[in-house]
Amino acid sequence: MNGCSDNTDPMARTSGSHSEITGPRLREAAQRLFARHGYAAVTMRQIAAEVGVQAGALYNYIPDKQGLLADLMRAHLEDLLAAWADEPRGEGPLGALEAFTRFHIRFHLERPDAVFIAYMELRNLAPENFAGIEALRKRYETELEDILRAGQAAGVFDLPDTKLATLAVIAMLTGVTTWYRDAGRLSRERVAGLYWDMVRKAVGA
Amino acid sequence: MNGCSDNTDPMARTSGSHSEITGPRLREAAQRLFARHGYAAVTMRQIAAEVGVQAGALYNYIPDKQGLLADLMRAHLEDLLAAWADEPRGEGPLGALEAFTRFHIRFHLERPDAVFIAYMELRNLAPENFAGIEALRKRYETELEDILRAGQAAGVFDLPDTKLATLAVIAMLTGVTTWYRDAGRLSRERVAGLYWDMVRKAVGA
DNA sequence: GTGTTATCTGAACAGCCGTTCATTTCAATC
DNA sequence: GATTGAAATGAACGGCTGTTCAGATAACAC
Repeated sequence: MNGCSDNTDPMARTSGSHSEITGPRLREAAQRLFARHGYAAVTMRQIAAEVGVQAGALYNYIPDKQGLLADLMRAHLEDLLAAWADEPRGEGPLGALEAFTRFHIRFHLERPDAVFIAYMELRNLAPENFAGIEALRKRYETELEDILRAGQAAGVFDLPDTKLATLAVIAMLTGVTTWYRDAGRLSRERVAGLYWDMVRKAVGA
Repeated sequence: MNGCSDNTDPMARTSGSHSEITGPRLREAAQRLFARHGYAAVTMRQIAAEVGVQAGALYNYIPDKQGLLADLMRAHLEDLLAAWADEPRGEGPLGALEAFTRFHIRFHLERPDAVFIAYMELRNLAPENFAGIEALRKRYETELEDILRAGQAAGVFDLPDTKLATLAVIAMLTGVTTWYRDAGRLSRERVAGLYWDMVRKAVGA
């Protein structure tokens, strides 16, 4: 993760003082600032100030600003896919859809900054980075589409257009990150329940 | 550099009474570029090049870059509210909801750039501009909320949480702009119909 | 102690940023 | 033809941009 070449000597990593802490802190600061102000509006010096180093030091951990953005987005989407792969499914398409709904809301509410970046900064990715990131996003989308298609085939759902339903449901669920606040009147569990109620009805189950 | 081959010619290539055309062209170019690359990533010189003038000339029409963004967003939201005010409603809450759904999709698909900006660049608004823009956005949101509340009161809808349903429906509908392409397999009418089908079911009607 | 090595500083680089303004251009009016 | 004035130019402004790099610093091994 630290961008160094092959780590041939496991003991060599203990030489510096802050190397193990600066890398993660850089990523955290960048994620927070990118989400808050947008990739293009954030300067390397702002990130460095947040980390507590000079701007030049950041380049011990990242190739460049663009690479930093791509890394953040890729890491987020890989986390997402891995977490969903580990998530227990319910029974049948209906159970799977409920699992997906509750998982999606929980996962996204836990990382609002990463979600924001992944959805808003696609246009700031260089073409060579965009392709890979977009493929990951598509893979996640397909997870839901497969559930809906299976439910449609099993006669559990009523969907005139499975593909459109996939996009509609994901947009609805992801929208939660734009308004949900921890201090609000609804708990995350309650929100997930309310969304599941709407999703279930929307797919005709 | 004006791009002309003859750089010894001191005379400007274009000039004269273009004032009535340059203003709108500036706004169109800015809208397209802001939507494509993001407000912070677009330079005044890029906009000027698109319009066909030098950067300095833009300031005959706008106070500054920030004012340009605020103007674009305010104009779009006022258009949105005015268009919805003129839109014929169907009968009762169900008819109103269908009218809103179809209107929202049609209106948003007709101006993808303006929509993109209005909902992605809120964070780039200076505080004094943000308040007014956010109020307009809220007013539109309330239009849907009122419909849902009326339908809930009339027993036509089944909504455990009207406020959340409002946000969920708007997110779902607005999401159409992220994937719809005119060259795709579905017409706008068909898409609106499919979304209406899901919305109707989601609200329990 | 010496030497090694990862880490960070601080200055520099070339270039772009939004914005201003004196000047130039030219259609419209007298 | 002369005058006017809106509209555009082109250069300039101070400041900020991402990135590089020689040199300082400090923790480790010996």
